[in-house]
Amino acid sequence: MRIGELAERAGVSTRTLRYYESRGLLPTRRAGNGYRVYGDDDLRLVEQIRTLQDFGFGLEETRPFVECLRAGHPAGDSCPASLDVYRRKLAELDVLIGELRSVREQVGAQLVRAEAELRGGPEPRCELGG
Amino acid sequence: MRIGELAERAGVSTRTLRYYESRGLLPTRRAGNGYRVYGDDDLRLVEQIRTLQDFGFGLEETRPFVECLRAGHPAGDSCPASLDVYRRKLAELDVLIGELRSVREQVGAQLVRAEAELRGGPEPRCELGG
DNA sequence: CGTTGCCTTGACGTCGGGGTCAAGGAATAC
DNA sequence: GTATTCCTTGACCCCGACGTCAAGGCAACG
Repeated sequence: MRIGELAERAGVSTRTLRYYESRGLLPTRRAGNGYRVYGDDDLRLVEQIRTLQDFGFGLEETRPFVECLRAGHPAGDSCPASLDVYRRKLAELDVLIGELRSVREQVGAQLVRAEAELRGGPEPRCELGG
Repeated sequence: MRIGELAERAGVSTRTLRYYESRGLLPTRRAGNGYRVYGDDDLRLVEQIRTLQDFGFGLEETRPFVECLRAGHPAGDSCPASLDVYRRKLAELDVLIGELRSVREQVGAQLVRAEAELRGGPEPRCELGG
């Protein structure tokens, strides 16, 4: 199959495939006329990359998975290096989620406070004995 | 005060201050020699911007806060437009945190599965009747 | 007078993941 | 022959928030 068909089957643009190739993620054979030629294993490579990208992995982080597949393993995460990436990503996600929750709380508190000040005037006052 | 002092007091670079000015966030008077001259109110502006930036707000999102301060209000969030930004940000954060938690779960599940396959072989087997 | 240090504007670089031409070659249909 | 479609490489464009020069002006010190 040529680049256009692979692109359509994988749901990406041809530009994206050439970009992956330029990053050393997608190996490419050439036909006699210079056209890129791909097989079904290349489709699996691209699908693996897209799956990880959808999870928010950077392209470089997909490299161990790609190399694992290219080494003949049944899945991209059949190799220890891929599992390490999973673990690092989990740790990153935990940190990030924690930070975002903290920010959410702080922004929420600011909103409540600012709303109260807009409605009730700047000075905090006690309802008791009003 | 000149740009160097404001930068140091606000904990940002002079480049950053000029950038804020170029975005119309930081108004600037000039001394006779062309130097930028700032007052303490400008320091408060920059601090407001930095606080929001630390929360992950984009520069454009800080504009209502900045304009609120410049209009003479006691705080950047003393104006309804600022509260709207708070509310939009909260909604964005909720969506983002939800997505990240979903990704975290999926990646975690992949890790568990892949670890099991690495240790126990590819075929899922039953311990009973071993 | 020179040096140092802060200031000015302008312009290009960075990072990631590609999008979007442009100019031309190749295969196929008619 | 020519129209169409796919393919090739190369090159510039995008976002955001600045970093990093480059070339030169201004102030103060000695």
